[in-house]
Amino acid sequence: MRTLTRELKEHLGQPVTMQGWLHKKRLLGGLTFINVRDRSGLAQVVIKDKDEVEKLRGMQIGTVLEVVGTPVDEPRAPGGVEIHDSTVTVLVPVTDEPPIEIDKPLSHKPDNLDTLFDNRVVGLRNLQEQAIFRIRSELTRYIREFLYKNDFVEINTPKLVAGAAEGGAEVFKLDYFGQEATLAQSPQLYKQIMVGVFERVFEIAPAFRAELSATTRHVSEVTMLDVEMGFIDGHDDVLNFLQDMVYAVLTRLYQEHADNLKAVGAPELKLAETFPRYTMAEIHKLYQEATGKDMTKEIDLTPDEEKWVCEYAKEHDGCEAVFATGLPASKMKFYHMKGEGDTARSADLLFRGIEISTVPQREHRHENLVEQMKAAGVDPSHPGFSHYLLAFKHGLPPHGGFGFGIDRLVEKTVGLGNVKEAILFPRDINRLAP
RNA sequence: GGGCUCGUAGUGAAGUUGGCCUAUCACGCCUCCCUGUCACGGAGGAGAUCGCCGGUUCGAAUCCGGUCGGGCCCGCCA
Repeated sequence: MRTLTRELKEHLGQPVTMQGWLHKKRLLGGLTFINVRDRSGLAQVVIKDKDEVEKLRGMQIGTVLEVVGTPVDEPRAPGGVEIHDSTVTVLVPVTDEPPIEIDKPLSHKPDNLDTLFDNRVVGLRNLQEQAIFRIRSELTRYIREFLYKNDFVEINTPKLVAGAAEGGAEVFKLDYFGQEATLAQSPQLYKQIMVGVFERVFEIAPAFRAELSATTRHVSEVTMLDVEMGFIDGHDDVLNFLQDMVYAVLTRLYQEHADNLKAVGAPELKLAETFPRYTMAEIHKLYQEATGKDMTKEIDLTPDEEKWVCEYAKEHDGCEAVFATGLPASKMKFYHMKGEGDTARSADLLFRGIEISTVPQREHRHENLVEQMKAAGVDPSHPGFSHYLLAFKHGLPPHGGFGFGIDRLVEKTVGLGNVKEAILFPRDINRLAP
């Protein structure tokens, strides 16, 4: 029977069997301390017997061990418990030293990210790296739980799709049994189709972007949360829903994972229950007043404005999340619904300086949609779109939703400087392995 | 795609107005000492053709040209 490190306190005075990895050795002569790592954390093992210590000679961090010993109360030990009278068995000997440090925080300096990712397979065992991905796992769990509670159905849509897609980003092309296919850059069309089935659907899945972008916020394989909901009562319905989701998920994380957030040096959370909303025109104006730089001719927000408005909202509204509304109609996709005047019913959610979500209302009226497609130069009779239109012909209610970058959410929640650090094995223009 | 910038032991850094460099430090590794460590401590040791190729020079980690590989910003995009 295996006992986990977190269960040791329940077994004081009784011999237990532990299995895990050698995480740290400290030899003090007649007394040796080792840390054993398992899925629940670290345990300190004290070894006095010379023959037992000798078994660990030449064994590097990463060696897989079984330790039989007795947990005892020990205020001097980390966690207040340690293992005495230990017998060690090496299950998998490791004699090569790790290529990157496992027992100390790793450098996340931009210059060193290449080394970090080259040695990712081993480096992820580092406790600080683990904490990032523990947080990531919990964030996606909280999101799922929030969506299930609100009556959503989780779906899976194809990632191999026919040549024509929904436009926007560059796509990866590949050979599909002699036909040209692409990797899906978004489940956009499918999730709208599914509104006709379940009203409320979501998907957490990779999306592929072939942009030749080399920045701290772009990768070619991104994990997207896609949400779509039917029978909405206006665009604000969707904005409010996203706002409530983000608020619920982040406040829960800061409550339940203060320890992991501290381990990675995450910033304090400053969030209001109602996120401030500014139109892009207002942001251009405020930015110009504050910095003197005129961005009013820009259609979208510049990266610097995104950073600036988040700082502004944090000070002015006590909230690190802010909506930028009033996307100019010229940036509109054919499936977006027109808004007031020269705008689309679409907003961006910015958090800690970066866009993490785009929140449009969709055009649900078949005739209008066909017209907008034609205006955008998209052929409604193309097989990539005819199926999509069929769903509208057979009745889709007013609906809206959002695409939400999980990687960016994790990056900013943890306080990292590059979205790749929030991804186990990131893909970018010059990295395809590990 | 454009601009800027970086490349020194397994890891992180110093040295870069040419010569005190036979390349320095820390972590890690090896040997020895150490019974309360928890970034343990102490003594000693191994480990780098300074990304690669060529040039200038009496002399190049350092200057020049090329090349390869990174990074950051912009554009594009989410």
